[in-house]
Amino acid sequence: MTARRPGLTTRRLAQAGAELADEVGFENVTVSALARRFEVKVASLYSHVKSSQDLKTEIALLALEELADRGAAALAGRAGKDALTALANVYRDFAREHPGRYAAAQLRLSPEAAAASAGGRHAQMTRAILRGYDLTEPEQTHAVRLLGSVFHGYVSLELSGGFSHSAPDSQVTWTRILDALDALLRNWPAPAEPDHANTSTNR
Amino acid sequence: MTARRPGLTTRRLAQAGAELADEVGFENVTVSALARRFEVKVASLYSHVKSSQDLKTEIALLALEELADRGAAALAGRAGKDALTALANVYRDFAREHPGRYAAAQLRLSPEAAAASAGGRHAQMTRAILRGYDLTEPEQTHAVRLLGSVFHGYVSLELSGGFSHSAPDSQVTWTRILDALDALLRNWPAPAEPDHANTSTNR
DNA sequence: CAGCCTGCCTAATACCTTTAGGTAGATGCT
DNA sequence: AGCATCTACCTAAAGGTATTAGGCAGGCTG
Repeated sequence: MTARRPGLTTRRLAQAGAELADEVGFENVTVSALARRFEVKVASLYSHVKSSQDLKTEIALLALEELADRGAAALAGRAGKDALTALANVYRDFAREHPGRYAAAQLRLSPEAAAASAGGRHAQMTRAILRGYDLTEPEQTHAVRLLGSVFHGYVSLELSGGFSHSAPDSQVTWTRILDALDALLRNWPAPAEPDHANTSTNR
Repeated sequence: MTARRPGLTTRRLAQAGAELADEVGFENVTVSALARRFEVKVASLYSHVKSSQDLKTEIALLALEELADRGAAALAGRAGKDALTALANVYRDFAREHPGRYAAAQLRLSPEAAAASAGGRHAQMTRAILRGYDLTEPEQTHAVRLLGSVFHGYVSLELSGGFSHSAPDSQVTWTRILDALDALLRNWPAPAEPDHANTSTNR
């Protein structure tokens, strides 16, 4: 009696999990909390996800895809600094609107999961931006990694409150950083000649 | 009988917690595991830490301090690109040697804890690097934030395996990124004239 | 319309967190 | 020394999450 079947599916759980993450933080997403949200007993979820870890992975994959979709949309029809700014803002805005999802997207994935994820699309999008600049292969990859680092690093620090209560507004810094990156990409330094023994990392 | 008192203290717990974090990952640091490590009952730890959260905060503060100490040591007697490279390597090496501690250092601290943390020293060190370049105030802060973002972003992505199995070696990219940052700082773009309505963030 | 299959449930185990209330050995006071 | 106290760890208990095993009912199939 009263047998209302909520119609759970893995995807539905991941979506609800993503919402939950935005509300209470990704680290507080729990199988139990999700079950409560669906008004269902905890054990029921285990037909759809293998484990708590699996649920988190599922949420991460969803977030990565959503983020990639937004990036693709923002990049359409843009090039050069315009494209750079657009993609950068996609990451920042996404993180601010959906902190839980953003945190999920940082989850360390297993190699298999990573391969199946939208991670590749992200790299491709960043690479696409560089078409507006004049970099060739080894350097292009370095630039892709630099952009990824700045986007992720800035957004991440901003989200942890790093820049919240200090002098220049975070928005201003963001704009200036994008200016600086644009300038840097237009004026990318030439690699040093094969000089061994360089910038060392101890150990 | 056999009443060997392990001599627990908050600091000792934080240190052991930091080691544990490096071994099993910061997210798996648990009051129980720590108690096992000291061969002591779980409840005993609660005389020294208020809660599991408190323990994590304690570990984070320790990690931040350790990292700041290393930074200060590396920066001594260096300037310009030399200083930039040295500090950058401190972060990267620390993260690679002590992933758990590094993760701990990213813990979102309460405003009070943050104020009491070594966070300020980190900002000061980055600012010190900029003495070797020619930037004045509003721009200097932007640059500090950019450097922070790159250091954290790169190290973080590298640690999550982002660059592990792709073409150019991560070390090479790191070197090139430091070259690029040095070039950028020596050639920092002038701010645009007061032109309202700029690089917008939706919403 | 009988049977099967799917989808959610009950039950049980195990671990982690946190609080309350001891207890024994070390410390200190006279 | 003798006694009180205090400290540092312990026992006990309650509550939450994760995970697995097995059950049952209602809708789909033939």
